Amino acid sequence: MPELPEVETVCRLIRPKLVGRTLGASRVAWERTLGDLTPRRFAHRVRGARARAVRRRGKFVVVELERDARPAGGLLIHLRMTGRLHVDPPDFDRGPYVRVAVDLDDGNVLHFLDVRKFGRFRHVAEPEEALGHLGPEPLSSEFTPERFYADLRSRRRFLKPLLLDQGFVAGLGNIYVDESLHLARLHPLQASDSVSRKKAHALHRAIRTTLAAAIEREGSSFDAFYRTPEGQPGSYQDQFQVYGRDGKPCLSCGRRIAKIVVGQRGTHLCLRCQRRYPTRS
DNA sequence: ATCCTATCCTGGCTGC
DNA sequence: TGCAGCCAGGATAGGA
Repeated sequence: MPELPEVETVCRLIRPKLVGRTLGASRVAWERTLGDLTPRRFAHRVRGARARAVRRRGKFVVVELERDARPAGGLLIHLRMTGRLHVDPPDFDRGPYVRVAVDLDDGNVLHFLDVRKFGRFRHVAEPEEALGHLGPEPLSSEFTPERFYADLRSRRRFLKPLLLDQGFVAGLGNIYVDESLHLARLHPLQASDSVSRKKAHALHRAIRTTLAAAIEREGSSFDAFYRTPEGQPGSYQDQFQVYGRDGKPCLSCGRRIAKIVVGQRGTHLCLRCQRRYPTRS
């Protein structure tokens, strides 16, 4: 499922094909993909607007639009689990899962695909406002070890559900939370307000290291779903330490990786490397 | 404040 | 082989 590294990869690859383009007619095969707007209102807002920037915020692809050099809102695209973006040549057949298609002034077509229909392709008048609920970007300079430590201590929640909360940190999902917790040697059920400064700093470092390494490998692909806009799979799945490795030996200590459920999410961890602490026996 | 559950969806898997 | 049933999973809403 696309998380920060996958969405970052998508942004990087579609940016050169989208920036500077003027949008034309659109076709909508699944209306709920648009959120609140009807296809008619969506088409009206988008047609004739020019893409001035493509960026990522959390797990959103943000396409900033303008008309006559004045801001014209933006596209907020969320891939959820199975969404994909492609810029295709004219008349290219992307198959049965195309939910939204938007013509570009160079003849190409922006396609949004989504097998499970959870993804969203919305136009909003005020992107900043619509993204205001998101927490800090984990790879930005505002995400400091000390701020992270203070934020952890200010809540009383299990680490895993807290890290999945987009209002706490933006962009982490099930895979990279499991990987980061393992790298930091922390248990997903550790209470956030019980984490020491040292451990908080280790987790901060683990999150950044994991995300940066995954971006370098263009994200993770382990099923038929995530592909880059070029159609290529990512390769970070080859680096997984715990995700999807239940029953296999921990690459650090050899113990079998366990799979438990935390907050209704499949959760992978090494019960030897990731102890809850303070440990009582 | 935090937790839990249901909802949205479909392809793919399991088990009979 | 065919088919029913279950599962994954991000975000959000509503209830406890």
